[in-house]
Amino acid sequence: MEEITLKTIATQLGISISTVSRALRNHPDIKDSTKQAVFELAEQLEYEPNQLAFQLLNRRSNTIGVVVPKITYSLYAQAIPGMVDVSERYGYQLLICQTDDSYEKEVRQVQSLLSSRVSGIILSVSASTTQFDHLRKIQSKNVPLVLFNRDCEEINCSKVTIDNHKAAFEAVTVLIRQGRKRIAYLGGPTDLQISQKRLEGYQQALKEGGFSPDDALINMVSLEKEAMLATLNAVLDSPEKPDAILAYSDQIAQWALVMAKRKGIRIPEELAIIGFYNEPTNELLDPPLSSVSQPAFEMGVRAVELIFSELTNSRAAFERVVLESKLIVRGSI
Amino acid sequence: MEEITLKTIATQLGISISTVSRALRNHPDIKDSTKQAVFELAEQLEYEPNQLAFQLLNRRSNTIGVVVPKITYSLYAQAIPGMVDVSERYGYQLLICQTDDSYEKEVRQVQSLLSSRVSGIILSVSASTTQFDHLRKIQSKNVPLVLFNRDCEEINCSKVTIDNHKAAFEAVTVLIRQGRKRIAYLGGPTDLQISQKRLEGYQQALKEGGFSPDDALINMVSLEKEAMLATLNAVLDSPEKPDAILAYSDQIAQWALVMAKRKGIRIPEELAIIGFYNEPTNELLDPPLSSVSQPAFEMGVRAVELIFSELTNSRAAFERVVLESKLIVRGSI
DNA sequence: AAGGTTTGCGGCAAGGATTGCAGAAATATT
DNA sequence: AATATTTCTGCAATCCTTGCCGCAAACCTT
Repeated sequence: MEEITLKTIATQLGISISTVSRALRNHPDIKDSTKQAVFELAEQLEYEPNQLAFQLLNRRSNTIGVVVPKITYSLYAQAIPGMVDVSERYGYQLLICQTDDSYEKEVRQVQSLLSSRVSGIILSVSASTTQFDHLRKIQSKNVPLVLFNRDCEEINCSKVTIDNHKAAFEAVTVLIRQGRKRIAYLGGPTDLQISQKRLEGYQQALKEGGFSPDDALINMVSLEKEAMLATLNAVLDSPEKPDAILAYSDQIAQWALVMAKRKGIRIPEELAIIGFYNEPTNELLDPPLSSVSQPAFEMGVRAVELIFSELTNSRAAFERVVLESKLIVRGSI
Repeated sequence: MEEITLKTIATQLGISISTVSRALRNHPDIKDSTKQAVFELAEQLEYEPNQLAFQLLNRRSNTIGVVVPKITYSLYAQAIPGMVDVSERYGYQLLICQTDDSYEKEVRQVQSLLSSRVSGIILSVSASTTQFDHLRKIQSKNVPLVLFNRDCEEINCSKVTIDNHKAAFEAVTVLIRQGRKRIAYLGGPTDLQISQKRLEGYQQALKEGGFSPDDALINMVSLEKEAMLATLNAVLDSPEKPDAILAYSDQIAQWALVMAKRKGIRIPEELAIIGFYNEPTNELLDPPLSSVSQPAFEMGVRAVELIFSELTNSRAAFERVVLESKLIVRGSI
């Protein structure tokens, strides 16, 4: 049992490889009767063109590399299908890598994708990435790079994000209008620039609302469950506990809601909670969790489209796509 | 700006391509000073070996194709990270495709993966797949195939599943012991063999419990939200509504729980609910949803391992890995 | 000093598909 | 019949890397 190639067909039909190749691609130079014979034998032998050879010849792989912290995070779990949809329409495939929020893994993954000669790379930086040479390397090799969701200002490239500052600002503004007095921010990993952006939006809203800054209301929360629960416990048990929470993610917000309930805190009367990412499961909570919704699927779609626009027009200017986020108001506020 | 290859380095150093290749792979035949020079220039030029050429030479791509209905389904969202973990350890990458539960897409994806000369294929059949020639084609090309979760009995290959019959049997047995009298099964798409297996387990448990068959208690539910809600409505509004539900998936069970609550049905007093797949969000519900837990991450791990065992020992017998499922009892029963 | 061994490197082929160019065969033209 | 034109097909190069064979120079042995 060996590989079926053009050669196999050519030998069996007593014609040359090039004739077989042209016959299969329906080249006008080839006689109909020859084409017929080639088609039939190819069908019968279950010939599949060797993409590797083709890709080597074309110097590209018709593949887009996707690097995300964890594909289980709902934003990525939703965005990737969007990417799959579009790229499939263009005849491209996705090579998906996970960094587990580790900088070293991210570097390795990028290297491996470059080695595989992917046509483009879509990336969401890991929470521990503070150096960006690996991203510059992508660009120096003229491989289109699109950053999405987790932006990084040091790199100049096309991006797909929401306006995190504005989103947090608006969410907090709603809480202020409700008359909330002690509004807390539960931020994600410190190195994540988007968590910082949200923090700034939060702070600006408080400032414009006439609040004086209070660092006790700002907590950075680990994304690991145990550490997260510990922080939440501390916040919810503190003597001066907040009457509203804006969380970096629904992951955090959901647990905040559940734990608050277990502690007998009434929601939303005593505590309002808003998260980010609008996970579909938010509606299943009691009360349902309010959240800043990101168009995750569309972000995936747009990211791939940006790759293709760079691919087709290599001199295209970098594009910053800022999609609309939206506060979804549910029972938790 | 052109591709940096061995040739680039060779020309610049005035040595041959093969010498450069061997220097980079640290071959003992090459002088240290030469290696030094090659390493430095490679570093400086940011040389990345061309995987495509290597793969063509080796006639395989160090890539495993994964075909799932939707990566957003939590089982897959959890299993894929398991696959990523193991395959990465072996230096393999994943090519992930989605079928959206369409047979045609499944066939196309398989074809494309074969064309890309993937080293193996891990697949969960789509809900509308009733023909299996595309799977046989994989095997006839000696590409390791592993079916996981959604099995299909027509194909003889390595598999990773749980014992769906037993899992359903045990879940229903628990409901019977609780004294439930009208236990319903909300099944998935009819063509899904694992849904049928669960149905059989359900039926056997009822039979052994002395119940007479009642088709009114068996409903096949679409996986699309609208259609699903309609069916759930009908079931919950019916005059002889069930006092217990075993659902094909948590997706269905979660909505059953939420809708029952909205209708004022008390859970678990008036209605017990058990789902499948133990989605992490089950614990956030009120009451938390009981579910048959599948070791999704491990299923992914095992599936990849099976691929590798076939890859290393091509005469290895097909292995059926049946992992332990477990009923997670929570407030919903 | 002559022969043998080691060291270091280059050349060639292979892996599969595409393609421009050239050439052969068949047909048409004068 | 000789030339021109069309129609079809094959050769060889290319993409990049690796493995095998071989060759030259330098070293060591007797």
